[in-house]
This record gives sequence, structure tokens and C-alpha cells, in this order.
Amino acid sequence: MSAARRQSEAVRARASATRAALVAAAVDVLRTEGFAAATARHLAGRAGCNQGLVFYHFGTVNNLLLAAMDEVSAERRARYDAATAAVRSPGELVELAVRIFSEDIASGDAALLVEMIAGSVSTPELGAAVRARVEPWSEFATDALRSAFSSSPLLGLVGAEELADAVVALYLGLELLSHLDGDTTKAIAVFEKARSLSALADLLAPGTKTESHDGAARPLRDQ
Amino acid sequence: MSAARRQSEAVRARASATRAALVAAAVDVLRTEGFAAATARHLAGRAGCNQGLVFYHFGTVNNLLLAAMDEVSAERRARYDAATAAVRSPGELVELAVRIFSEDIASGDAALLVEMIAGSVSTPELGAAVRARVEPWSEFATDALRSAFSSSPLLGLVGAEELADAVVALYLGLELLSHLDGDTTKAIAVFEKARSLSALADLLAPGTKTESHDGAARPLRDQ
DNA sequence: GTCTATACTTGGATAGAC
DNA sequence: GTCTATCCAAGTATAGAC
Repeated sequence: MSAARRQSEAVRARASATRAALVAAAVDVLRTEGFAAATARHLAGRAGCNQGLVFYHFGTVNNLLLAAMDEVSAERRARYDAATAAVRSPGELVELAVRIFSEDIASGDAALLVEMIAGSVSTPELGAAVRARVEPWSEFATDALRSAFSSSPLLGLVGAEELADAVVALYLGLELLSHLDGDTTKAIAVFEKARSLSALADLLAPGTKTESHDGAARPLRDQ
Repeated sequence: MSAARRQSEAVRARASATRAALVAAAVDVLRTEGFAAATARHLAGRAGCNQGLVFYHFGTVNNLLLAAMDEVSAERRARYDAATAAVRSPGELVELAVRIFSEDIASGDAALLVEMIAGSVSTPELGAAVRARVEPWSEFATDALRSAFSSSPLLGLVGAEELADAVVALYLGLELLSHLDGDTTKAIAVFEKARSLSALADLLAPGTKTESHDGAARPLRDQ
């Protein structure tokens, strides 16, 4: 390997580190300080690099924010997919949803989403891009519901898409309320009730493939 | 009445007209262009007056935005109170909620609320004031649920506060989704399903104080 | 690729004339 | 009370040295 080649790789690595630092800073700022605080200067400061690099690497601040969305979307998708694979009943899906909602509100991932959607109201050029990044989550929720509720009569009454949209809306709305209160009391209380309702539903629907679970999601037969 | 007195009243009237124009402009901008677009210059332009008057009358832009919140809160509260007084069953409350949600998403009142909550993330000094203006709506929803579901077993299962918070969260979340899509298709679909579910619930809960009404949710036994 | 410096724009807020 | 003029801070974006 030539010296020139080695250097070009080092340069490339540093550039990619800068890009990653900027994306990480954008994720962090969107999570904790909101859309309006996500300025080029502030993000570059957080990333420990110069303000001009935002424009060099991403062209515009908006593009950096979209890259931040993509970053967390990838993480979340991987987590969610792994978790839904183990779901075997409506009750387990509710249990999983509660866990995911709690984690995302605590981590700020939900806040990031809300801030980008709400921010895109005042930044029309973000609208389509943000929409394209939120839509997959409605589809994900729809699929998860269809799979977990396949033997339940519920989807015959309400429809998987509608229920999925309601769940996504609840996710976003609970994030707004949690931020407003500065704590997750309300969200947690809602989660608890959802849990007990779903347990009841499992009892009333003997035709489902429910197999029960302990605290988190483990099937009974493994105990 | 002295000439001086007449003039001072005219002056006062003009001042109050300016204040009202600024508040109306703030309401309009928050509804349609979002939090970030609500700047002193833009609002004054909409109100047809000078930018400095924002600070003369309200001290800060934030105070003007809070006045805008108060304005629509008063309107909405009057409308909601009148409508809930006529509610006599869970089904009617769901019907009313659907109407209110639809109206508020169409008018932008829901958007105004969402923008102020999301905007307060980046403007911490707004946090407490916005919270104080949102909290009454959770209480309103709690009262409406308690009253309409008094003879229903549902509140024994989930609790009025938790259900109210979930409803408020759904309201906020559906607004976010509706804005994102640029239409209210998803929200309307969710509403339709809520309607059919509540009709079913009314049928299954014969102990409720349902007394029928024209509209869409009339109990079967009256037909 | 990264930095410094800078041009340009927009926004919050105040002073002073009317 | 309202307007004009202005200050100052903060933002986006680019040019050019390293």
C-alpha cells in the first residue's frame, strides 16, 4: 500500500469522523434542545468542529438534520425488528409497545421525531423529506399489529392501518405531554392501563395464539 | 363628557384594536406557519402595524404568543362546554370528540397547540406558561369522561385521568400526522373506527344512561 | 478537509420624534 | 400610541489560507 494511499485513507477516515460527530451532535440537540436550537453554529460547537463544515459535508443545516433522522431511524428499526420477531400474542405486542414507547420517550428519540415534524411546519422544504421518514413507522406498526392480532377479532372491527395510525399518534402525543410535564408520569399511567386492558383482552379471546408471559415477554412454556 | 375624555377613549379603543390585531395575527401565523415563523416583524406585518408595537403592548414576542393561546383557549372552552352539556352517553361523547377533533385540526387550533408545545422545547421560558395553558384541557377531558361514562364499566378498568390523557395525546398526535400528510385522511379514518367501536360499546352496556338523539349515534332500541 | 474571516440576512429589542 | 431609525445578537452561507 503506497504512502499516498495510506494518507488518503486517513483523510477519508477523518472526514467520516467529522460527519459522524456532526450527525451525533444533531441527534443530541434535536433530542434535548429542539428544532430551533439546531443551528449550524451550535451543532458544530457540539461536534467540536468548525461551523463551515456543516455546509461542506451536508450542504445545508436541514440536510444534516435529515441525516440525524436517518441515523436514529436505522437504530430504532433494528431494535424494533428484533423485538417484534419474538411477539406471539396481542398481549405481548402491547407489552413490547409499552417498552418501546418508554424507551423512546426516555432516550429522546420520540422528541426528535416530534421536533422534526413540528419544525417542518415552518420549514416547508423539509415537509416531504420528513414525511418520507415517518411513513415507514406507520407501516411497521401496521405489520406488527397484523401479525400479532392475526387470530384476534379486533382487527375485524377497526382495521390494522387505522389502529396503527392511532398508535403512532399516541406515541407522538404522549411524547408532547411528557415533555410538557417534564416527567413521564402521565405516559407511564397510560401504559399501565393499556397493559391491564390487553391482559383482559387476552383472557376474553381464547382463540388467539396467546401463550402468556412473565414480566417482559417470555412465553410460559419456557418456564 | 369632555373632549379630552372622548379623545382618551378613542385612543384607548385604537390601542385595543392594535392589540387585538396582533393577537389575531399571532393566532393565524401559529395555526398556518408554525412557531418559527412567529417573529415580531412577521406578526406586525400581518397585523398591519409596526414591529415596535409588539414590544410596546406585550413586552416580548413570547408574551404575544401566549396571549394568542389564551384567545383560542377561551373560544374553544366556550364551544366545548356548550357541546358537552348535551352529552348523555359514551357514544355521544365519542361523537362529540370526533367532531371537535375534526374541527380543531381543520381550523388549525390543534396545530397552534402543537406548535407552542413543540416550540417550548427550544424556548424553556415558555415551558411553564404553555403547560399551564394545556393542563386545563386534560381536566376538561377527565370531567367529560366521568360524566358521560358514569354508568359504564369502562372507567373502572382504565381510570378517567389516564383515558383523558390518552385522548389528549391522540388529539395532538393526529394533528402532527395530519399536518405531515397535508390532509386529514388518516385522522378521519381513525375517527370512523372510534365511532363504530363506541356504538358497539353502547350496545354492550345496557346500564348506561343513553337516551338517544338524532345524529349518528342513536341507540338501536329507539329505531 | 479543516480552519479563519467575512458577507449578508433576519430577528429581538430600544430610543426618540411625532 | 405609533412610527422611524437603529443597535446588537445570531443565523446561513461562502471565500480563501492552510
